[in-house]
Amino acid sequence: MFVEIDFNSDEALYIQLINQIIIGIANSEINEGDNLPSVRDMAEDIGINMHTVNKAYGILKQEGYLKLDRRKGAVIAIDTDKIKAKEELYLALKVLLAKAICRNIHAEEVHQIIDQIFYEFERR
Amino acid sequence: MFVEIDFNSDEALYIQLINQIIIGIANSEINEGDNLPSVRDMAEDIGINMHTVNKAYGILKQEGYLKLDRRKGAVIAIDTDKIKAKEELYLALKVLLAKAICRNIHAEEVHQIIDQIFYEFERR
DNA sequence: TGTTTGTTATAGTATGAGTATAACAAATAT
DNA sequence: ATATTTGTTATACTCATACTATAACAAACA
Repeated sequence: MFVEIDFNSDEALYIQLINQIIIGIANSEINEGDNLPSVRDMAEDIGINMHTVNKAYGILKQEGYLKLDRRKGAVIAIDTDKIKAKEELYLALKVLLAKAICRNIHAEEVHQIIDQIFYEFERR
Repeated sequence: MFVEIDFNSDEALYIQLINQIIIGIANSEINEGDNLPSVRDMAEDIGINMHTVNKAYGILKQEGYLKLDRRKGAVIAIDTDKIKAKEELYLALKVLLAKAICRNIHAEEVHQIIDQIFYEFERR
């Protein structure tokens, strides 16, 4: 499994897990229809509690990244509500770019970083 | 004062305050050398506790947006460490763009949102 | 039948957020 | 000089959340 938890991070364990799974999907390390390890296996693998994994899976389900099946386990199933996703992206970017502007980072520099990240995600 | 706190938000009060001040700087509503209200006045204005404001000011100081003076109060003083700022921006964008990629949002669409936000910040 | 699955319930500890009072030293205005 | 305002620190309390731990349940499967 590609997930690694940083226990020294100030970010909550379930948030780390959520983010790494989302990054894994964007990386195509896991794809639509693939299933993740069961909550118990994942918990065992990465060394955290079953309920913490269950919480992460539950949120990923609610936000439209997973479908949970009693027997098949957690299956990647992306809900493509592009409009809602773009609204969320806009709000998150607003704070992020405000910080960038304070540090005198220009739009061209941000575009460059964006392209770099897209390149990294697609090169896999 | 341009700060408004949403008590129904799940975001911490001091985080909301920090973000709004940073957005205010990016908006040029407050500029280098201007001083913010004292921790007591700000707390009174927006209806939260003095210590919560003090915490926000302390973090803004630590992250290089403010200098705190015993008498002048909180003065905007931007630390322009562009390299560190760009590294932080990269890490934050990585998770954000991973979510966007999952929702089939393309690089061009992100560029468009970036330009829109820059436009909104500079139009003030 | 026995095992694995998600799911729920309960309970405990630990940490952080937020508030409340209070006090201090330094700077300022009167 | 005196009183006020400033950031700063200390203490203490409530509350919510994160995380862990055991346990049990029904559904699905081999």
